[in-house]
Amino acid sequence: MSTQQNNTDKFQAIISHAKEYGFVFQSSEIYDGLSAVYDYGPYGAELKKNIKDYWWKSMTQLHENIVGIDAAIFMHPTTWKASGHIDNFSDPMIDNKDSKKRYRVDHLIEAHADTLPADAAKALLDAMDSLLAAEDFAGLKQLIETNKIVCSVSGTANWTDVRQFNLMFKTEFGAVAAEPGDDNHVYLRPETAQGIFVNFLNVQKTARMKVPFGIAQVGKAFRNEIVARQFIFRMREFEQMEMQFFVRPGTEGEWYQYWKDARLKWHLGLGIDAAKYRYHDHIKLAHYAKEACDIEFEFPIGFKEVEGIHSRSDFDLMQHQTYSRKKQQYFDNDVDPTTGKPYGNYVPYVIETSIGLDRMFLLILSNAYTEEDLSTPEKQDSRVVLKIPAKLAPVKLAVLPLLKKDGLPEIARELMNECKGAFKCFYEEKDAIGKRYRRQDAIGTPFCVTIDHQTKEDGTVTIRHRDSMQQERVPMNSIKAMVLNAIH
RNA sequence: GCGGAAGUAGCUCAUUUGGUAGAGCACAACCUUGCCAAGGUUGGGGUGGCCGGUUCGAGCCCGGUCUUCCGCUCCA
Repeated sequence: MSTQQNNTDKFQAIISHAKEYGFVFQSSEIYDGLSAVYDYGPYGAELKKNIKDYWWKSMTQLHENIVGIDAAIFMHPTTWKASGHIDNFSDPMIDNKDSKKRYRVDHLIEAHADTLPADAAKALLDAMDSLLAAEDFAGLKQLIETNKIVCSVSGTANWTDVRQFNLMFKTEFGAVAAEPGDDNHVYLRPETAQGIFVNFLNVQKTARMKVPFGIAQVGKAFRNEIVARQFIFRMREFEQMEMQFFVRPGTEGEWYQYWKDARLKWHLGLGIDAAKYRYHDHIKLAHYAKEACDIEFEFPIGFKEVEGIHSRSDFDLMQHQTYSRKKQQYFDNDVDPTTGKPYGNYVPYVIETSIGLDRMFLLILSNAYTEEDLSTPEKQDSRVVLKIPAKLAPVKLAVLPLLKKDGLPEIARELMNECKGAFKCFYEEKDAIGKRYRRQDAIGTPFCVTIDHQTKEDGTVTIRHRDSMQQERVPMNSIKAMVLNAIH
């Protein structure tokens, strides 16, 4: 219990730190905020962008057979019919007022039907289906009441009204208000994947891709979560980094395994402790999935999903082929050794890797946040330092003249001008040097350079390392190369 | 959505039973300062989450509302 309390405290401390140092603010804070929506501040925006670039580069630059796209957030409404989002994620819900338990209406009625004789059950389910199709919520509530369906916890039939739960945000398309009855609404996409699937042939043909190949995308997605909480872990507006990898049917098993391994390696490549990661294989699979697992990370609030790897079969492309009536086939010229002929036409299978950018941001922040006790017998001392991997740090180098006189600021400015085109730098000349170091620790700057009088004599400076707090004396003209080497 | 707790300066908090708000840190300017927070002087900053009620008078009492946190519920 006490460790759980400590972890909760640590999570609170991270949230406070994120706000105080310009990483994450609550959205619309001056209007009391908007629930489960957050804004990224100056350092947060840098960190987020660095994570995004690191992922993008690992996908589209280090893999010759992966290309990127940037699809619109608005998509044709039929997209979501094909993907299953409209049918699977707009469920009427009802609450029992006594037990406070919430049910999906269809689940509640189906469970009751299981207890009935076959013909009575069929009559009930038929009635339910027609009411669901008509979106007749009052009728559904009446159906529950006339059948005396009770809550399994409280045993009562004290129900709230039936309410619609919509996963997707709906908005109007076109500047002119709709005529009554017009069906001109569009959705804000609840996942970025469909933008990749509907462009499958565009990309394959124009970039001349051969199976197996992947399409990567980073972008915003929107979901009405039932409860949205835990800081930026679960937000209504969030950003995904997704890659859909198209493979020949029959090879999906080995590619699933390949990406499962490859994605964990990507995480570990940031130097994060492997013990904080684990796989979670799904037993119960989504409607489109053949195999699925999560990569989970041990946040202060426990192990939570950061990334999913899913074997999606040919579900999505087949659905789009059906709904659009346009073939989503690929002609494979490779020779099948068992027949001696090309593999020919097929709809590819898909392996998806999908990581939450905001969750990755929280992962980096959680892993980096460190409170250190630096007390000596003479003096109590402590510091808060963000041990962010150097390549992701918002600011790479702080340039600090020891004194703001004697020409030291001028020399520091020379170093700034040399470096600021290559990576993000920060210049500061006020306050004591120790205080400046600690401020840089708090935002995770890996290197601080101090210019002193000796610099004027021999051109050397001290470079101070964030994690060890060690300093070394090096030529000023070697700084840029040192930092570039560390963040490469 | 339900239950519990909380909301006073940028941050952490005080203001004994209702009498028109205070500290430390932070911030800004100047001085001082030779390498790991807390040197000096001066200064800016709050219609006490918001709305309403009781009262001669409300940060404090009452009601509502918003937001956050914890638990439950839900979840690709």
